[in-house]
Amino acid sequence: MLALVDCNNFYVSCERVFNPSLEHVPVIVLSNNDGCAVARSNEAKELGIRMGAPFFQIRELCHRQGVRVFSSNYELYGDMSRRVTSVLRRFAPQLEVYSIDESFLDLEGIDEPTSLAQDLRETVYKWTGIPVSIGIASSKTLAKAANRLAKKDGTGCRQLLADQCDNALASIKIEDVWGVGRQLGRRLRQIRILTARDLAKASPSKIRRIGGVNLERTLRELNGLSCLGMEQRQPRQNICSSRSFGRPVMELHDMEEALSSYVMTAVQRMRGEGSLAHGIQVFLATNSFKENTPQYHNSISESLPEPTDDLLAITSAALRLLRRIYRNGYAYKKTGLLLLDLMSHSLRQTNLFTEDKTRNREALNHALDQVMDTHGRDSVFLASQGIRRGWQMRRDKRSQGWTTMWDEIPAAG
DNA sequence: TCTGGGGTCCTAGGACCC
DNA sequence: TCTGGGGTCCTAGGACCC
Repeated sequence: MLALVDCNNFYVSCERVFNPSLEHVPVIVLSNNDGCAVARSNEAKELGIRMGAPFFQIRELCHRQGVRVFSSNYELYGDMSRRVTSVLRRFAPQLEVYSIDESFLDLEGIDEPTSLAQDLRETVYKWTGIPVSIGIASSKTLAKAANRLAKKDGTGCRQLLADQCDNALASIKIEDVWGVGRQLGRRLRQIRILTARDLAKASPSKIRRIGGVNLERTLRELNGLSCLGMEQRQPRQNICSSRSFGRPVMELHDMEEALSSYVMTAVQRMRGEGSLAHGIQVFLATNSFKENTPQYHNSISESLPEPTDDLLAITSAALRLLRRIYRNGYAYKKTGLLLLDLMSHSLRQTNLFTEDKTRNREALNHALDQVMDTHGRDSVFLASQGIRRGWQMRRDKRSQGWTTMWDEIPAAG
C-alpha cells in the first residue's frame, strides 16, 4: 500500500497560516508577473475561477466578490513545504517528495493505513497549519485517484481497496486521470473511453498504440498493478531559469541584463546542488498571445569547453549566444537559459592546462556564494545584470516573508 | 495594458557506421 | 532494371506533471 499526501490549495493555505482574516473568504494566488491564478481557495473555486485563469480576465469578478488576491511568495511556500515534509517523514520514513505540495508514502507493513493517515492529517495541521488530503491504494495512479475522491467527498482521507475500484473509477473523468492530459483525453474520448474505468478495461495493446508505454502503464496502474515505484529524488539533469518581462522589451541591452540575472539564478541553484553543466541553451520569444504583432522565437545551444559551475564563464557564454539569436525590431516578452547535462561536481575531471585558472575562479565563486548566503541574494551582482532593470516582473501583491526574512517576521504583542 | 515557470520522459527521424 | 539490414547516437518536438 502507498499513500499520496496532497496539501489542500497549498499556496492559499500557506497565506492563511499567517493571516487568519483569509479564512472562509475567497483567496487566490497568482503566478509570476501576476499573470494567472495558480491556487484558489474552495470559496474562489465556487465563484468559477478556473485554474490558470489569466488575472486580467477575472480582475472584475475578484473586485466585485471581494476575492483576496496575492502574488506568489515562493520563499514562504518553499519553507512551509519543508515543514510539512519533515512531519510526514516521522510517520513514513520511506517517502518520495513528488512536488512542492505532494508526497508519496510507502505504507508497506502498516496494519491500519487509514488510522495512520487520520493521525497524520491531524498532526500536520496542528504542527504546520496546513490541511492535507490523503489517498491510499496499491499503485500511485490509484492513490492519486483516491486522493481526488477524498477531496471531493470532504473526508480528507480515502483508501481504495481492490473491490471498490470499479465503482470509484467510473466516477472519474478520463482527463482527470493522472497521466492523461488534454491531448490524450481528447483522443481517448474519440474512441469512447470516457472514464478512468473505461481506460482500466481497455485493451493494453490498443492503449499502447495511442499513448505509448506511459499510457499502458497508467492502464495497468488503474488495475492495481504498481508500475511506478517509489523513487529517490534524482539530481536534476537540467536547470532552467527564465521569466516573462513586466513590459515588452525592445532593446538588446535590456535583454542582456535580464538574461545575466537569470544566469545568476540558475548558477546559484546549480552550485547549491553541487553540479556542473556540460552545456547551455539560451532562448528568447515575443508574446505569442499578441496575434497582430511580428513574432519571433529562437533558441541556441552550445557545449561548454569543459563542465563548469563558474558564473563568469557561463554568463559570457550565455550573452554571446543571446547576441547570435537576437534580432532587432521585435517586442520581446521573455528570455531565459537552460544549464544542460548536469553532472556531480565530485566526478569532475581536472584539466592539466587550465587547473590554475580554475582554482582562482573557484575562489571567487565561493566568495560570491558566501556573501549571498549571509547578506541575501541581491546583495551582490554582476554589472551585466544592470541597475535600473525596467524589464523586471511585476509582483505587486506579495505577502510577507513570514518565516524567511528577519525584517518581515511577525511580531506579537 | 494584462496570458507562469520549472521539470521529466518518450518517440520519430536523421546521420552515421559496418 | 536492380541499391540491405541492423545498429547507435543525437535532436527536436510532443506529451505529461505540479
